[in-house]
Amino acid sequence: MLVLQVLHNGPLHGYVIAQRIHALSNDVLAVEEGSLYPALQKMLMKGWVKAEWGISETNRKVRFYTLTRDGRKQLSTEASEYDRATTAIQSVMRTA
Amino acid sequence: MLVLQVLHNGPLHGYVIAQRIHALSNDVLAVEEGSLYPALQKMLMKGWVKAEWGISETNRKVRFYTLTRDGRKQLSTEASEYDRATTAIQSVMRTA
DNA sequence: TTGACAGGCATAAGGAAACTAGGTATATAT
DNA sequence: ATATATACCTAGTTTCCTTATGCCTGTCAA
Repeated sequence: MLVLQVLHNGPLHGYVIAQRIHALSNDVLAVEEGSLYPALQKMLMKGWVKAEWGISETNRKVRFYTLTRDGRKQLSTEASEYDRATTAIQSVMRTA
Repeated sequence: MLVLQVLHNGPLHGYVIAQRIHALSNDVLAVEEGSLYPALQKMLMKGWVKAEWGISETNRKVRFYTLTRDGRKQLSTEASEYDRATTAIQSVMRTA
């Protein structure tokens, strides 16, 4: 969900995706490379993102990932499920 | 965290723990028995709960679990970590 | 000019934890 | 008598993350 979310504003390559999530979470969340790249492969296969090789700001060969229409849909689904789950957990934590 | 939380008000047996979480979450969360009982075993070994055999309201032999001091500490730790994580995720979802 | 370092992609091996699916047993109500 | 709900437990599988590793390249300082 977080990866899809940070791609919402436009294409990014893997390295920057991880940096972005780390920064936006105030350094609380860290997406390891061993999690990120397999996850991106999976999203590619599912058709949630598409990938293109290009050159980064730092002049290196990088793979840019772009959200597809299906990816946007998936993001919205996952965000709803996440809200539903955290709301439910909140209920238990407050009430019990 | 949820199991520890529902034990906060007093001892319960496994079956009721699952029912309680289900009900308090408005039927959103379901703790399967295949998750619950192994989890309770682990918490026993860690010393977060203690267990005693007894008779339920429904007149059956059941195992009542009670939060220990360590369990209360663990609950508070896990609740803090959970808050920290969800706050961080919230930041990414709002900002990105 | 060469070596260190950061940036960048990727996979393999291991572990943690959930789910599915099964097994056992008993009180109660029909 | 039997169906149903209650109640505990474990084995096997899957899923996902983490750790560890490998490889490559651009930049900058010694």
